[in-house]
Amino acid sequence: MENYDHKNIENNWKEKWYKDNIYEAVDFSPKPKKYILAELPYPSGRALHIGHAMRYTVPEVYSRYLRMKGFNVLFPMGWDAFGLPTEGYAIKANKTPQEVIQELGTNYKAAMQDMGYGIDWNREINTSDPKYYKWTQWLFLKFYENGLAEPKEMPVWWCPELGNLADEEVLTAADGGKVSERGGYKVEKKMYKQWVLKMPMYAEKLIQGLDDTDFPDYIKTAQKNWIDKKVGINITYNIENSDETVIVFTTRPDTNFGATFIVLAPESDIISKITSAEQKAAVDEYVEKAKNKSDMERIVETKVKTGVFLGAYAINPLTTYKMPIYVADYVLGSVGTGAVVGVPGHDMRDFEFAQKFNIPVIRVVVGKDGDKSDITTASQVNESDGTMINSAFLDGMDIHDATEKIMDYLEEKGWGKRTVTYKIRDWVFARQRYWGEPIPVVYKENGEIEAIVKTTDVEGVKKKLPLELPYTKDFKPQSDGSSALARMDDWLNTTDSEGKPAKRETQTMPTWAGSNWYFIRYIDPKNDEVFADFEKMKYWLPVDKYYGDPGHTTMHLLYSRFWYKFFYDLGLVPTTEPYKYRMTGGLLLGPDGQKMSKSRGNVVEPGTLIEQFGADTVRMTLCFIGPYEDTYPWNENSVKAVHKFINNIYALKAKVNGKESSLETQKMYNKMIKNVTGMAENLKMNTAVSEFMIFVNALKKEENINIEIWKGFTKVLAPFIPFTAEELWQEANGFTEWKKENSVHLQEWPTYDEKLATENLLKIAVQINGKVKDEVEVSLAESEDSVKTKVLASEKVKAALGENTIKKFIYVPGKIVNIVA
RNA sequence: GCCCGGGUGGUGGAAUGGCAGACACGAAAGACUUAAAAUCUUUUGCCUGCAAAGGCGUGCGGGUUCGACUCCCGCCCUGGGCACCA
Repeated sequence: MENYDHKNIENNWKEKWYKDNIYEAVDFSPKPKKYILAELPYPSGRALHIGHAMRYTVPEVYSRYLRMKGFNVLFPMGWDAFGLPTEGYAIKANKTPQEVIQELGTNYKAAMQDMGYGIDWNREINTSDPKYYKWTQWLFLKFYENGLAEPKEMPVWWCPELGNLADEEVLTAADGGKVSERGGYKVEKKMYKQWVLKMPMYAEKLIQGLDDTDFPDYIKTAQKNWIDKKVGINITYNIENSDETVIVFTTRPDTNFGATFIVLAPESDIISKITSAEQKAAVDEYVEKAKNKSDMERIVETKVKTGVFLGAYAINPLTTYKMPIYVADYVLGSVGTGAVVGVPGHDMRDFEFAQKFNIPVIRVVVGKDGDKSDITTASQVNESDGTMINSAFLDGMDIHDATEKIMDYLEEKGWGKRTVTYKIRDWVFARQRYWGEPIPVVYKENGEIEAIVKTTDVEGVKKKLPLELPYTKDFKPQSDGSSALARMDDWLNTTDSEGKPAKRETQTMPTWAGSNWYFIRYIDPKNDEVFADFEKMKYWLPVDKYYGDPGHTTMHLLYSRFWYKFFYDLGLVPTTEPYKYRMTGGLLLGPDGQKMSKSRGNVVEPGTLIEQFGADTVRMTLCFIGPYEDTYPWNENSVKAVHKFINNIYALKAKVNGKESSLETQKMYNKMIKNVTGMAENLKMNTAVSEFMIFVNALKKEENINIEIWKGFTKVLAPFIPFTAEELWQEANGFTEWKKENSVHLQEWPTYDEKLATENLLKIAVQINGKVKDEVEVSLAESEDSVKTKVLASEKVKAALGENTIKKFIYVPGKIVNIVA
């Protein structure tokens, strides 16, 4: 008998499928559409690795299932080619990013075709292609024209040898200092004028819009937490012997009668203005030290509170209390107003700080425990509920009522103003790097910024966009922090709209730029007139299911939603939200249980596995190994097991004939179709494969297999093992010549007979007081009385019951009997 | 520190209020073989027991329920994210 020859089978069908583009997504097809999106990869390694394959295979199987269910499916792919990962790879490979992308794009595409992915390659995109980034630049100019993009001083790591560096390229040395990852040079934080996008202006819309999606709750929560909306009040305090004031934001003004100090973030401008002469040296030293710490390090280190007294006092207008002012790095400049008012009785961090610096603690809230004594230990610090005391006109009120009342009072007196703050900040949208979309603006002689073209000027856009990235082999950044573009004089020097000399912007956009809107371009990837045709967008959008990295739950997802919502407000896109549903995939670890990485040497490449076992084996292994969302190690043994399993399927074809299958087999078949359908619908590909295994184990015991059952089986196998399924399907139908419409992948998903799929007679457990004592066979339609009679007739039940009387008889139809004795 | 996940046999996992461990892997024993590989058969949560049988068991401690891996409260451990990697 023939052996399963994966190489022949796969090469044969792969060629035919892609030549005839059987996975074409048809614009305006009368079939219902499904847009299934998996995040596009950013090429940064020699080849696709098995982790990528995991991310794509399961959604791809799902997209194939939907196609067979009669949907017009868009499952596109492309390359997120700009940005640091590719530039970094180019530096290491000693090539230009252009060469690298050419090479990797080809490799990745070949790898995906080897995997048999059902992709309409006519829609392939590459974010570094001028025809693509023309529109990224055009969209950027929309932000600029509407005042949502502007240059702003923002902190960045700077290295005198390497120029500006990303957080990721900076390490902490043994002495606690900061050094560059490459070369180990000293680096420091400095302010640099960079383009930002004003995302906080969309904070409210980004929160509200979540209601229009079916995102799982954990993703909605993550997005809300990232935006972090807080309702509170800005209180202005006068400073003793000074004209300066300090403004603090607080959500708990109710406790303000207990305020005993103020803490400023080290970044705060007023520090230098109000620090006393005696304290100046100590304060300067502290501020300097805090400068090179990241926000995160500052937060993590707050277990031990540090800080320095400024030698100045603010007056609490409610109590006339003289509150000493400190600088401490646990207060972050980027949060609220960069200053907090310390209420040590009712905030744990404030309490710790007060203990350390011997600041008095005043109790202003009595909690449920009724404790009214002085607060001397951390366990007495009440942060969340209770009744006011020691707070004049607030006394006796619940804290929540008191919060409203005191805010009214502070506003009336002119000491405060109700405010809503968001933690979400301006998004730094520039890199001092070569490999990105050039920002299409120029600096005029007088320093003014001018967009190179108005987005509404159709002819101008055709002429001026894309602003192409000039080619150079010398693409490393400059030591002054600017990108390689700053030394390319021919490109740098240009003219403004009046023909006067001007200089181009030398910063480029971050990788996010292209990936913020790529899902729109797949809809109309070759359009030179607009970024995508509106009618086509109306047909395809929103994306029905978006699968990707859990690390993108906040930033990428939020960023692209922000862009999209802005476009919606401009009337450029047809729906309020880009993605109807989002699901994240887990991480596939190396065989050693560690994250796959080149340095650990545990990277598994699908290429070698495909060579040895075939793509179908790799695909089905990735489906079978575990649930899509979870993280687990790669297991070489699973590949062998699945390969054996596919061999077993293939061998079954020898038993196929026209004879009727046994009733038992018919039942198993219908059950299998029913279960697999439900599982594919819910992306439970691992249990779907189990169903196949159960079915095959049963078929192995049969003498013959009815041809219609066999055809149905090859159809449900098709999304999982497309090559083998095609081979078996073509043979079962006796097709000798390839015809696109005969492909198994364009057939209808099989239906099942509910009667055969449901077992009529069931064995159900009989419990006494929750412990299983016996089993009885019942039919689904049977009445409770009849079941009860059967159960009570059982010898085992009688024995177990003994002398006890039955207090309660519970029968859950088709499930279980429980007797309470 | 804050936020979001996750903890079930030797391993990956199944079961979303109804017989915990489906389906696999691994392991052990056996068959075939000169032998090995491959293949096939059987066993396999833990403990006591020759067996029959019994007891225990889903990170830990409580609770709700006739019934809890599943729901609620409080812990412990662990993975990820925290804004210039994307």
